[in-house]
Amino acid sequence: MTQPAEPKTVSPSVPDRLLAEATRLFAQHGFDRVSVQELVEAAGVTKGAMYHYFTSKDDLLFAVYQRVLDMQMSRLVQIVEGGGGVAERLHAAASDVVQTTVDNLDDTVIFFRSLHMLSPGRQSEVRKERRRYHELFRSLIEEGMREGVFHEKVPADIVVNYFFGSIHHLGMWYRADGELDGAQLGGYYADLLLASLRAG
Amino acid sequence: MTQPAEPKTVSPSVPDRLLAEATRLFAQHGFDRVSVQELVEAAGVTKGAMYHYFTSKDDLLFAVYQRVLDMQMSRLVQIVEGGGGVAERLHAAASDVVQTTVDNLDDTVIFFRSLHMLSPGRQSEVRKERRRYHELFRSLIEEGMREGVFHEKVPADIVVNYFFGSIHHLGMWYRADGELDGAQLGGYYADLLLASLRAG
Amino acid sequence: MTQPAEPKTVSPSVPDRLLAEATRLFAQHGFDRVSVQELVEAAGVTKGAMYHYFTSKDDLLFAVYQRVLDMQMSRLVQIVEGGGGVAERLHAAASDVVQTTVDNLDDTVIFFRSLHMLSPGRQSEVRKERRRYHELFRSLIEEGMREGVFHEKVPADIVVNYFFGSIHHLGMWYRADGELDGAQLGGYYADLLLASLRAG
Amino acid sequence: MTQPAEPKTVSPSVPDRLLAEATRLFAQHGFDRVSVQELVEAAGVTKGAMYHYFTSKDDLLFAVYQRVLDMQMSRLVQIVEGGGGVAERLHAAASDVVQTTVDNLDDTVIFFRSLHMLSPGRQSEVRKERRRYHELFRSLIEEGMREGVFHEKVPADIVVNYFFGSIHHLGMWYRADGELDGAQLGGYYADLLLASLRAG
DNA sequence: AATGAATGAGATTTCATTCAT
DNA sequence: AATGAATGAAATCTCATTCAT
Repeated sequence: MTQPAEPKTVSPSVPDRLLAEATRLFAQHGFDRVSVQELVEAAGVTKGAMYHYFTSKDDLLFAVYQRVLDMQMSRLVQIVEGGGGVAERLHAAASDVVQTTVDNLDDTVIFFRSLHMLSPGRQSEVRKERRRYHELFRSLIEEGMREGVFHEKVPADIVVNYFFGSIHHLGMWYRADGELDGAQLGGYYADLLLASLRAG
Repeated sequence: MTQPAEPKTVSPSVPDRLLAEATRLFAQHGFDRVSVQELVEAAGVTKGAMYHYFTSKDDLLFAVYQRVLDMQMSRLVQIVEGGGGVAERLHAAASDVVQTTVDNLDDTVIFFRSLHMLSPGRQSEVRKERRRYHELFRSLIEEGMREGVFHEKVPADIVVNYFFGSIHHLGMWYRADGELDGAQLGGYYADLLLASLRAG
Repeated sequence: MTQPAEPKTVSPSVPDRLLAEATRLFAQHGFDRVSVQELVEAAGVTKGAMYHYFTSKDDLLFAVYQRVLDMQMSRLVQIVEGGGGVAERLHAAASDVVQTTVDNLDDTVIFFRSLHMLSPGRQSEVRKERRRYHELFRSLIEEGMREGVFHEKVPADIVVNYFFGSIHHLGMWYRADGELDGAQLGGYYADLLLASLRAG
Repeated sequence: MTQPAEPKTVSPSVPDRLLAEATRLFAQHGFDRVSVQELVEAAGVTKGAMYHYFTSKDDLLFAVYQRVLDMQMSRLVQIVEGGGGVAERLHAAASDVVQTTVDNLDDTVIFFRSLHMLSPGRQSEVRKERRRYHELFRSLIEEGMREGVFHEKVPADIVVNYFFGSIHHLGMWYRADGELDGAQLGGYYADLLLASLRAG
């Protein structure tokens, strides 16, 4: 009658199933083109169940954003605070963001394509968190500039936007089944970034 | 009775008004969030008139794409075929695409955010034309690689995707009323691109 | 400059082309499913031209009805007033109506399927003319009854409805490219009618 | 609190109400002339409710067809498999189909007038079922022919089409408030059919 | 005689959400 | 925790007809 406190194997919970299908469908067809009906059918739950866990369709989209933001931020913090020279850490950070982006391409596609579909309040939340992320990345570049490792011909925030544009764009052309794996691509992108910054 | 041969000022034609409002509204709220009703009201025409000129809402979106594609392509062709060293021409091309992008930011926002909302057949058309554009840009980079002006550590097509990601992203942060004008920004972006390619 | 009074060959006139295409399209898709746009395109004329010759779409449908009514009536009159015994003339009339029906199957399909789509006033006109047609046919049967050639177990007007139901139905199953030609079928139908009426 | 196990009267369910009103309105004005708006107002339900139970307007029409097809088929099977001579059973079948047709005149009117408005796939389904029905009827005639009770001057399938044309046509002239009731009319029609088939 | 741009009403369908159970 | 019937507003698109030329 009672359930074991820690079942060894369970099929994913209702909210998890919804989140997974939402990510897949929103990336594939776009937030506005996915109806709640389709979504719950894909997740194998009922509408009522969905509205039990999420207050709205918008809420589901926001949940996807939170998952991405959390993951990216925690990884970047780890790298920035890790050891090594600034060029080395910037290279690692750039390479890592490429790798995690291609590993979670659906999330990225949603991230940039659907931000304007969140409610204004939640858009602000996401932008604020995103800004913190960019600032952390920028601080790394500024550190290199101060140390004279990087030139200062181009303002650091422009470099950051320049680089993250490239990242953002990955969802539009990178295919996991191609000949290029995430690590290689991360290497190339990090090399391009470092090359464009190197002093001299 | 007779019309002046060259009227100095005319109110824009119905399709032109529709195209202008569509561009503005699609960029601002997203294709799916703009209703035909809103659109025709903004353009000051009736729904019937709209459907007289455009077979569907999708058709309007496609018309926006065609306008952007034509403009970008013709400018690039002019630069590529112009005179000067390869580095010089690449710098000019990169700088120009930044400038025209920020001058037509609405179109750019639509371009990348709404491509998946076009009918599949039209998506193909747009992608094909876009590919031709990228290939022309890439041919310039390859020319520089063959001449030894650019290093070959990173494949040319990856460089192209890297750079156009940055362009694509402009719509997400650049504001015309900021302190940075298009020419300056074009200079920065072109410098970053050239720096990341320079041999040695 | 002037046109010859009797040109040897001309492409059909605008109203004729419209009438021909209307008949074909109304039979194929149903009056309500054929738009004026489709119709004028199929006829190779413009909308304005159509409205020059026909006051409305309904008017076109009515023109189709008039053509059918006129043809059927004139043929029946000729047969009824022709010579021969009553059984012979009824057989000829029955056989002929089958033949002309399968020769003009589109018209028949329209006749029975779209009558309720005519304006009420025109419906009355058609029904009145149709009634005259049925009455003429019935008079032939009644003549045979009076002469004792046909039995009177079933009222003549019921026989008429019975028979014309069969005619009406031809459009739902008869195919011109089948193995049965109109004359054969007319023979069968006339035989069935006569058999069901024969006295004794 | 508890519901009676067998409530004596309940207001018909939403889909039942819709089906009843659809039958009435489609017969009266034609499928294409009845808007969903009119329909749901007549049934006293909302549009949303209608689309909850029926996937389209077409679906409603199909539901009408299914009801008619089921009823006709089950009655015919019962008669064909019943006892008695073949002439007797054919007379009973013919008479019964007249009776049930005039008892459900709306359905019949819809049946023949609107078949071409169903989606192609559903038209096929209906035609297939209708063919099965005709074949059963034909098998009775063929049985009589083999036994020598009926002549073979006219092929059995033509007789079937001939007779069902008459049935089909009932909706165009029979009025329930006239002086002729369904049983009488059924008698007449069955007599005419048998007379036209009788050997000798 | 003929054009074709323009109208405006109305068509079917979709959808996020609510709520009694 | 979960159901699924029901809502009602809004969506895109169609269409017969008119009218200035």
